[in-house]
Amino acid sequence: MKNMKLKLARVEKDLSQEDLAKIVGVSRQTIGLIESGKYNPSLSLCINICIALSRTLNDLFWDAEINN
Amino acid sequence: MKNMKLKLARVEKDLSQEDLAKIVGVSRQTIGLIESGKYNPSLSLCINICIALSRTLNDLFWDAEINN
DNA sequence: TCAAAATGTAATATATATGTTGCAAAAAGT
DNA sequence: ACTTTTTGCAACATATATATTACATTTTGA
Repeated sequence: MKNMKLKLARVEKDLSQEDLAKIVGVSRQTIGLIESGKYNPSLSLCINICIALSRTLNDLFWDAEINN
Repeated sequence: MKNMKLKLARVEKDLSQEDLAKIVGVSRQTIGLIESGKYNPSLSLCINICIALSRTLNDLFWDAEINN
């Protein structure tokens, strides 16, 4: 399933996928695939994305409705 | 760095590494390596561990002091 | 409209998470 | 002390996250 929270947080910061990719040190494709829900990213990448977007893991990668 | 929060949450539930591994569907070694900080687990595995231990991603895998 | 930027997608290559097996060491229970 | 359970660790195999390159499509701005 797509990660809309990530996409929204990125757009709120006015960053393109490529901008965010450079900040966190991965390729643009990796960001795109995470947003479209086709990748299962590593924890450290999730954390780096959260820091770049000033969010927490729960904000971007935890779905309370699904998980509880 | 070791993940003490994970280890404590597991012990609080009275689960061995092997117990938790079976619940989340990975090997015992994988759980041990995550607890000892030698692995960078996938997001989906982190989520499965959280569900098994009744915690959230922030509870077990987010360090506010380091990340903020 | 047109051009530029942003995003989607695909093929191939590489790094690393994870599995499997086995054995040693440590911890816990009796 | 002894046994059992738990944990650590190592070597090798496999699956998959991620990189790279390239091109197509969509979106945005002038």
